Amino acid sequence: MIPTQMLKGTLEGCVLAVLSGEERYGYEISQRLEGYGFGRVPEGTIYPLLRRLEKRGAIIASYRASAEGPQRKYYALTDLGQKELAEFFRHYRELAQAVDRLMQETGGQSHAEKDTAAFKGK
Amino acid sequence: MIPTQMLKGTLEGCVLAVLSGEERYGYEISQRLEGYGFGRVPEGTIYPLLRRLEKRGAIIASYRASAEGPQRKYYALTDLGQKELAEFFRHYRELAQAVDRLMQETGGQSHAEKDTAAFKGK
DNA sequence: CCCAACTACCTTGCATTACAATATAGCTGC
DNA sequence: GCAGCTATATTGTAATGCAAGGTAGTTGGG
Repeated sequence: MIPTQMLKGTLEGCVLAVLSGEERYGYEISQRLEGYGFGRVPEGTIYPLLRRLEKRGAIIASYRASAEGPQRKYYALTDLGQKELAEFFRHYRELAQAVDRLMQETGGQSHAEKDTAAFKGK
Repeated sequence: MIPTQMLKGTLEGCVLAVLSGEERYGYEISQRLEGYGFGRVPEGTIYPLLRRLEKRGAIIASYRASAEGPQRKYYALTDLGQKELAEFFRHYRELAQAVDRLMQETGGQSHAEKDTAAFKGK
């Protein structure tokens, strides 16, 4: 189970990624994230997050009826959302590279197998 | 520059990793992290973090004089710290894999080139 | 001699964000 | 009717990175 603190900041970008290309609703997003391997993402996490994104204009919502339950609120990426998603990818890669380098030197073995030696001891 | 929220949870494990194998002091750790590609890690971040780790027994400190400035407080991993470091590596890999899968499907292109298709559309 | 700049440590308070807990509501099948 | 699933929402709490500010030692320039 991934610790909650490690999801901070990452989860928001991942939600944008899930919305990339297709409109989806909150409950569905939560299920999907679980499918990708982030653990369970509870309602108390996903709905405030979506409201946040909507409020700042990264996504827009539209209600539609459902055959199996209450109304659904579908979200779609805006242009701003697209930009933020690209930003997220850049930042994530930056972080992942830093951790990879660190793991390489400390023997942690990341999942990447490049040899990016950084830092020569003092 | 990596957003501060994205470092949450990760930074702590990375400090443990930096201490793996060799004793180091706060200021040095901060510099080293910058060298690995995490941006600048300010004192207001690093010192409280080290105190936290020390308080719960993941690291132990010992003072030593320095030739170029005030006394230095060197930290070393304890057995608990070793275990926590291993835990961190596991969790980080779990998260990285989830993000990789997500990026694969949404066209974000992670730095890993495996084909781990997850989730078939509804 | 003083002051800037660097090393090196520390603390207080703030902002962000994941999540537990809880509530509401519609649908399905027993 | 009631359990269980779908689906949305809110309130409050905990964790943690960081800005801002403080202390102290050393070194070199003017």
